[in-house]
Amino acid sequence: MSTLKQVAAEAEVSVSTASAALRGMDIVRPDTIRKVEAAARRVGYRVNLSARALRNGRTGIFTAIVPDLGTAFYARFANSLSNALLAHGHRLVIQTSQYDAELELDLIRRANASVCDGLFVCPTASNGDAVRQAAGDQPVILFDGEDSGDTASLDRIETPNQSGMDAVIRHLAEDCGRTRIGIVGASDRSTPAAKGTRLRLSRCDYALRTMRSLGLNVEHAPVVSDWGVEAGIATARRLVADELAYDALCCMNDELAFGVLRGLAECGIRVPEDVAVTGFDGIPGCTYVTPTLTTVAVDADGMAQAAVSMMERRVGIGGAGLTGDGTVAADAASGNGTASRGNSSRRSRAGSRTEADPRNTIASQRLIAGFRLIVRESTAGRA
Amino acid sequence: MSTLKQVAAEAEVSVSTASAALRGMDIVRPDTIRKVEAAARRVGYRVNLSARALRNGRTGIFTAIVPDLGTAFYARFANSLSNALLAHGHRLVIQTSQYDAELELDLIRRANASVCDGLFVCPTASNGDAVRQAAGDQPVILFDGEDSGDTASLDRIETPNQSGMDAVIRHLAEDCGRTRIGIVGASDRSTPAAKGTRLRLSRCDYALRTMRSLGLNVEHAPVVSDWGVEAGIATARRLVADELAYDALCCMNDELAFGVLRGLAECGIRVPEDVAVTGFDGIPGCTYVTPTLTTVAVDADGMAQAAVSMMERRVGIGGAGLTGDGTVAADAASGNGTASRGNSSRRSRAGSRTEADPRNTIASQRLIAGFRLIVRESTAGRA
DNA sequence: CTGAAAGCGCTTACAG
DNA sequence: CTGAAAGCGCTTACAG
Repeated sequence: MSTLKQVAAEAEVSVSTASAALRGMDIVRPDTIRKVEAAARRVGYRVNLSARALRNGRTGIFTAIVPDLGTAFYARFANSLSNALLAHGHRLVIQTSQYDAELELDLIRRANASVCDGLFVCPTASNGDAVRQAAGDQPVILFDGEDSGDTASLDRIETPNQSGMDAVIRHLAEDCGRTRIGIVGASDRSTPAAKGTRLRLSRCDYALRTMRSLGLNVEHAPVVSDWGVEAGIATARRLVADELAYDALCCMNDELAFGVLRGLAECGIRVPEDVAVTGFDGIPGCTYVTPTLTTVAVDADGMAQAAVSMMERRVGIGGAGLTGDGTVAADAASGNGTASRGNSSRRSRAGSRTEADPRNTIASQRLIAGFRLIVRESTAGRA
Repeated sequence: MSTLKQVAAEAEVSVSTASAALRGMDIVRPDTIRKVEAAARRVGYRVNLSARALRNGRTGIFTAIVPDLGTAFYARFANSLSNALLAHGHRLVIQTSQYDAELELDLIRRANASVCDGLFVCPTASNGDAVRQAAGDQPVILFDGEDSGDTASLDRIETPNQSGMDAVIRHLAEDCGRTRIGIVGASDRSTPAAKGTRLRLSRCDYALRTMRSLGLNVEHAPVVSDWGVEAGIATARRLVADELAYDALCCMNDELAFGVLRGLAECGIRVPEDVAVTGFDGIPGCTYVTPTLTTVAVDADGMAQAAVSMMERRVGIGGAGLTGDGTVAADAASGNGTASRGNSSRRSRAGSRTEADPRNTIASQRLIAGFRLIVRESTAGRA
């Protein structure tokens, strides 16, 4: 790899000029910029990000921590986030916590010490405070994080649990005329660290709330061990053995619903004739299970883009310092001017975090993602 | 974040000693090590990887380029790779090429200039040469890459296409007594850059080879547009419209098979009574589609672990230089001693890649992953 | 066994 | 508008 020094020599300018020119700073004369760019191309120059990071305190690399990539929702979300960041000239390191709260906090702590400008965290069992503390001075965007006291400087994005559940329940009650709706996804408190515990409670609560507001009978929701396919299968079998007191089963996520569909099919129960089934998330499988699954399709791309905006606001980048590696980076440079100015004035030197850091003084934002209720065979029957 | 200098001051030793102590080098007296470690803990020290990378030329960060994380096989593989690297004290940046050959090469080139010690690439349409060239001096492990001329210093890992297809075809023919087997997954050459083109050709060829060896009639395989669910649905409909000349449909991957199952169900064709269906990969959906899918379950974890071994061999790390950030790193230190020695002697200074770099002189390796044929309802019927 | 010094490649005040 | 110099935090010969 060639260095900036070589580019400068090739272009017959100083290293400082070469540096400024490649980053397109407007104090450099246009023809000097062209000269330097040509030289960079000739010697095949690529900026060394380690050096830049050491100087800058910035790397353009962010870290996402998701419980698992084997779960379709998280895989798709990580995909969206990765692409959204890439479009802004940044990169994403994806790591998995395997639903282990300790591992999760450890990953966050390590990211903090590592080459990373900020964190995107889908917490499994840790609350906002614990995440905030582990993250140290790194900005964090939290997804579906449990609410807690001191959350200044913790931005949040949530899946539309309340409005989504409301839409599904209304669909089952009003469009499909179901009256005995079972909520599949509750868990007793004895398995607090199991997959999806947090979400589980929240989504179930919202579903029950809408049912009550519609005057529906709220029976005990079937308890499940986790939100996976196996748990869904087991639940369906158990319900059938109990003479299936429901005419609709509203599942807290798609995988659980897949399992329920499987389990019901094995018992010879017809969907949706005997019982309607719904999911939540909108993962690809919904279109090819039999019957196809009515679900709340969460706008993962929108979530990802919002997350990137929040992060850029907090990191305070217009992109200027992070691009300029010879390739065009129009996108990244189009950030807001204020943030960009704030950037350079904020700290004169890497590591000097003595002055108040706006990362922690900006008010925190909160956003709820959009969704679409997609009606398919599992509630509407075959076309 | 505190620096090594502060640790040294706290421990009342020099910076060099602190550095050596934290990496557990055996030239440091044991009690000095303890003293430094205690100091590091007190000031909450974490090594700055940018600085280390600048000095070392190593970051402990690797990059994986997969076509897509929305595809279950790649998501699972990325997951496995990420975990396998983590267990060795490294980290993985996952990026997606979206089946775009240009983007793919661009990502590889960028990774080369960035904070990255090596690349894991699942190529979409680029051949080994193009990947090798884009990667520059970075080590690359290629997955299911097309064979090409100059592949020195390109290690490869392949899914067990030949033995896997052989096992499926034999299962259909010998265990299930099927004689009219259709291979779903061929494509005409007119869509060369479409999803999975490369694999498609190879797997189909192997399937047909086994069929011929068994004396089966090899008819024209149904051409599909890609390897997705939609293509599978369309194929099934087309075949049924053509009076379904097959008693088995051997699909080149699971998603295609899911689509075929869907399409057949919509047409009222029974699986496996009228026609047996098989997939390839072993993604989670196989267990919950109806009927459950017989498939070749590729050992993704094994692939990932082998990939990490190959990479470590090529990068020449025993882990010593990359760990020692205060946390215990037993795993990482247990690499092979030879590589570890080669490491320090290889280059005295970062960036001085003048001497012959073993990265490019080590003979390339090739490995074929393991698999298990898992028989389910789609060929065996319900239990 | 320990310490002082050089230098990885870059960016940014600071002088011209 | 351009250049010389300092320094980000670390590791590694090299002297003691």
